[in-house]
Amino acid sequence: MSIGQYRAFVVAAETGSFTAAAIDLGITQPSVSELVRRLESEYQVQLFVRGPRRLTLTAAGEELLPHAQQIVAGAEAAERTLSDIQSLEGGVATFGLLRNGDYYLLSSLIERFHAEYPNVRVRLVGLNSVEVAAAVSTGELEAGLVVLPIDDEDLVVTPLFRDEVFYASADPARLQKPKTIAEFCAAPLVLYDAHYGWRDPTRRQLAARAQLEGLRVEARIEVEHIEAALGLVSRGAGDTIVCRAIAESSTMPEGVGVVPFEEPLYDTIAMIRGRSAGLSPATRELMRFARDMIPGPLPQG
Amino acid sequence: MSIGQYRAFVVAAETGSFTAAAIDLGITQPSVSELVRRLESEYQVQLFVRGPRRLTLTAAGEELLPHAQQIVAGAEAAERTLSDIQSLEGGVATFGLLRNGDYYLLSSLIERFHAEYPNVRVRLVGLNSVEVAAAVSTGELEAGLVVLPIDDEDLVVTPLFRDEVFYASADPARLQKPKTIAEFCAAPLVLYDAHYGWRDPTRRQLAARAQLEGLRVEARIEVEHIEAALGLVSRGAGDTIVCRAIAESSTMPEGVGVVPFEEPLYDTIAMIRGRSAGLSPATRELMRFARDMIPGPLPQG
DNA sequence: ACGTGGCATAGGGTTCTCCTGTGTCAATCG
DNA sequence: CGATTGACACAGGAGAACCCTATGCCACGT
Repeated sequence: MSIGQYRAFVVAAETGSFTAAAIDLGITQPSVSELVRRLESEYQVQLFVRGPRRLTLTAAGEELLPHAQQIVAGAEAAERTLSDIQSLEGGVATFGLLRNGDYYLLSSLIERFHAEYPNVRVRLVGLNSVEVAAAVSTGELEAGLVVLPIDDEDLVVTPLFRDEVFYASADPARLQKPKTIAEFCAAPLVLYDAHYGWRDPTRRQLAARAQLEGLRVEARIEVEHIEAALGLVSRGAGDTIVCRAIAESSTMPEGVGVVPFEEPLYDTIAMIRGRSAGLSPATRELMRFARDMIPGPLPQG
Repeated sequence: MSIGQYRAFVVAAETGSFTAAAIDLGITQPSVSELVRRLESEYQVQLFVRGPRRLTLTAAGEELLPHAQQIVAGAEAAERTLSDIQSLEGGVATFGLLRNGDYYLLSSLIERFHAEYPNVRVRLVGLNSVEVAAAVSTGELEAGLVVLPIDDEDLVVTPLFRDEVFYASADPARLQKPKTIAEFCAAPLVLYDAHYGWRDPTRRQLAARAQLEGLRVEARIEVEHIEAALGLVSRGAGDTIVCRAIAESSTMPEGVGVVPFEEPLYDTIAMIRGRSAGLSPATRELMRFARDMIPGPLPQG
């Protein structure tokens, strides 16, 4: 019941000769002979009739052939998949991506990578930074891009650049001058990433600042998606925070303006990977691309 | 690259634990551990993350899983097929059948066999006796029913019963009294089984008789199917030969009558099987059914 | 602090795989 | 008609794979 046995059987059936099959498989004729014989004796079934001049499948062999072919095809596909992962000639590079990754340069990164290695598919798993970090930490993902800070000890963290975070409102009166943390805590807030709550890195920075002054940040409304939050803000339901990349994108509704914090607040985007696990070539290469695309060392955004 | 490795991988991925997989597979945990490790080292790819408390698939493992499942499914199907052939609990009994087998008791034979062994499918390959004999001789088929005589030395031949062969015509004037071979040779004949020609057993008997008297049998028209021949006969294109089973069946056109030969001619139906090859239980059982259904030893009808 | 669950490692026995070399048999060719 | 060729079986031996038992390690829960 080994794959070699089924492969020998299939090739022998297709070529009509043990000798030809042996050449095809790169082994010797006695080996093919024995593989098939073992398959036959294992189940007490004759699969071939050994004519003196040619080989014929029995009815039992005819029944077995399609299943054997399925096994062999599966084995070839599996083998190809495993080799491709090592070869940059196929397969998939899987990469975790912070949820707002779309707003940065990532689409062009993928474009360039795909131009360089057209046979490698790219799978970007877009989650919150918290979840990306957890997935990389457990090994489900090899690497990813996240917003700092993150807690995990077992990750290699490479900061890439930072993006300033602004206070956003539809009321111009509240955008007159840079926001203090006290003003922020008093504001009617519409926050997003409800599922992750205060584990979200940007929120954690704000919570830490508030704590230093004995304050607490509390959201009036929490929604899941930033687009929903901005919609509410534009209709005057409250204020929120956005990073520059989003503020300058087309997602930003008309009539919503931004103002910086008094003490400037930054999202730091970093690449993370597991500390111990080896990286596949495709992932390694994708990480190199990501590093190379960053304009400089931690520019201000 | 063995099936055991893929099976261990699949079960471990599904159960989330090497230990559980080992119990599932009926082997020990170190064995599972080694099988997976070998699979990983074979291709230098990590498939699982061994968490202290839990096993997690890597991205590479996720890619491999469907292919591995295909291999395992194919192996299970193959194994079941091979066991079924030995067990009378499934699988297929393949049987060669003379072309006119339908006109005998065969349909009821199949019915009874199927009632006894509902899980065994029956595949009747209906060919001319010549071809059935050749297929059984080479081993492509395990057994079959044919009309004698056949040449092959390597066959075990068990005569079952015989069926008289008549001369058939649409012209009552030619059916007055039993036909002599000389009259037969002179008649305008419409014969069937064109493809096999004079290798057909019934034809061979007639040719042998003619040869004894220095005559030759020649067909005016040859067609492939007996139904076509009878159609021509009913329209007066010539005469032909039919066995009793056909003469009494609904296939026989109105207006076509039969008369025996002066020296009675019989088709002897026999069961044949290969001399050396072992028979599968299903085929052996089907042969027993066939023997049991014969009323007596070589009855005349 | 101790027991438990789960994976890794070590060492050994049995079987499988693959090789080389040789025998047999039938079909083909000079 | 004898020699050659082609294809499969058989024998014996080296190496690897598979599976086992026994044991160690580590994190978790009581």
